[in-house]
Amino acid sequence: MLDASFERDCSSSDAIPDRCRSCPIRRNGVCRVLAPRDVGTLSRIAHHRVLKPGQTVMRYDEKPVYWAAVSSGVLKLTKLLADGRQQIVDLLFPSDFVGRLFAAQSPYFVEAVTDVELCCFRVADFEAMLRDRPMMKQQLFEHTLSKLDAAHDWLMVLGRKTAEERVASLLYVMVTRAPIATACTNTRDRVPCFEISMKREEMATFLGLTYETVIRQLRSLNNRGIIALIGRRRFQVPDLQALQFAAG
Amino acid sequence: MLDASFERDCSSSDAIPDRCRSCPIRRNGVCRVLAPRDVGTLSRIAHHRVLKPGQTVMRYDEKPVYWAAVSSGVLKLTKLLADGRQQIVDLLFPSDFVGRLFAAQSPYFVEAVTDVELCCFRVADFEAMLRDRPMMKQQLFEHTLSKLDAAHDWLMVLGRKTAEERVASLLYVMVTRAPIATACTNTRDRVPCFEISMKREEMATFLGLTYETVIRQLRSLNNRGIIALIGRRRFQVPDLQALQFAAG
DNA sequence: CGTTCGCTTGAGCCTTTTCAACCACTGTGG
DNA sequence: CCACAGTGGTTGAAAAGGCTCAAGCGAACG
Repeated sequence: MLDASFERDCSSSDAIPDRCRSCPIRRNGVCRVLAPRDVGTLSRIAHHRVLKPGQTVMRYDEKPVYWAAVSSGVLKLTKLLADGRQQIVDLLFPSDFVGRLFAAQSPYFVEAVTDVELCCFRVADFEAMLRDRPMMKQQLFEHTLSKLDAAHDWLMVLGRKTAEERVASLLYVMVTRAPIATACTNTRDRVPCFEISMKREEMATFLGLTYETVIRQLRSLNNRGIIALIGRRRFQVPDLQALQFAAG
Repeated sequence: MLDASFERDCSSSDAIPDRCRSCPIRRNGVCRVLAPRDVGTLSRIAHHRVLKPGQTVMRYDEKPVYWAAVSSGVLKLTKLLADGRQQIVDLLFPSDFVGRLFAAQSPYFVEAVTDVELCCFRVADFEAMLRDRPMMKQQLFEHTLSKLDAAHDWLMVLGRKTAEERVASLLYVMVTRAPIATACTNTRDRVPCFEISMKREEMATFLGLTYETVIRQLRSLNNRGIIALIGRRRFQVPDLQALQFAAG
């Protein structure tokens, strides 16, 4: 879990460590507002961690010991009802955070959807660090407010949109907001091609639908020409406006 | 909008102003973490404002000029789709906040559901005040994190629960979390009686249902003995456990 | 080479929505 | 004082959207 070579990178306290300089979220993470020497300090208490799809990062009701920034990949936050029904309440993309700060226990399960890289800190260390760096705290605060806005948007999706609109909404998020939806090099007619990082069942769990319905609506969007499915895990979007319109 | 007598109360900078001392959210609002002299400072830039049910506080896309703490009453945050469908994404109760800090525009409509009292500040003044008071910012940050948790909980309600469970969930929130659901003095068999502060249509807009469905599910809960409806805007809960169970 | 997992499709059912009518209460103006 | 309109609430019948269940397919993997 703790990466020794990472520690070595950070011997000088004033330079930005190599590992951080080449980090995928160097320009977007909370750490972007830090002075170089603070980046060094932060990196010295960081642990690098890699996850496989399906791997659990945090269990429900578990006391969060680690807090982490997502460097690459996608994670899901899942809630469970007593009878087994479940709902994905959020997806975490690079520069999002894992772990509920200032709380006694995690209000959801956190699991990797794809291969994931995390930049982890002990909660105690991180909270201590936050205390003296108002810029960083401000950054985190604003990020949390954006997350709240996104949750509110998703309430509209689950409360009012039809099955087809929900599926279109998710695809739209993948195409626009999410860096996982990596544009493939391989294009057909020069239209970019996007990766569906989750399985049908996970899409359904996020959309408040069954996976059969997700499949049918994907087909419908495909037949209507809004998207072009390529195999099972890829799609093209000939007209982004049309997709946005289909999303309601 | 600006209340002159409020200003007068705060002449001494070290004592807590009378108005603040008798404020309904003195013990719960963000201001509770402030030193007495800071409460004075804050109250000097505060405006007291009263709203009638249905009155709009903030429009969609409007630049938030005021930020406010809810002293009493209930407000709703509503989102709108192009074709007119709407969804209430949050309810604000006393000690909650109106207004999206650090954003160029409001991501929703804010309207009063009941009679409301607000403690308002110009956003610029308030953000300036926050800058020098880390305790207060921390307080706000934690409050925002709780709001995010609550939004995630509600995603589960809208994504996975049946109509009856949704209605039960709302009633449960009213009974437990919300101070608006004021226990009436007038009891029958010593069982406390709660006020439904919203109309059927607003309940539906919050629950992702139609108002006819809300009516039918209220009746069903009543017939099953989970709640006892009294008139149109009141209900009793003989067994809170049973209500919680009915909420899924 | 068989098994498993993820995905797909179809048929029938059920919950919730839609549409339409109606009731109860309140406030207004003649 | 009554007629009337407006608002919020209620009920029933029919329609529809999404769910459940069941079967089958194909790729990956031991």
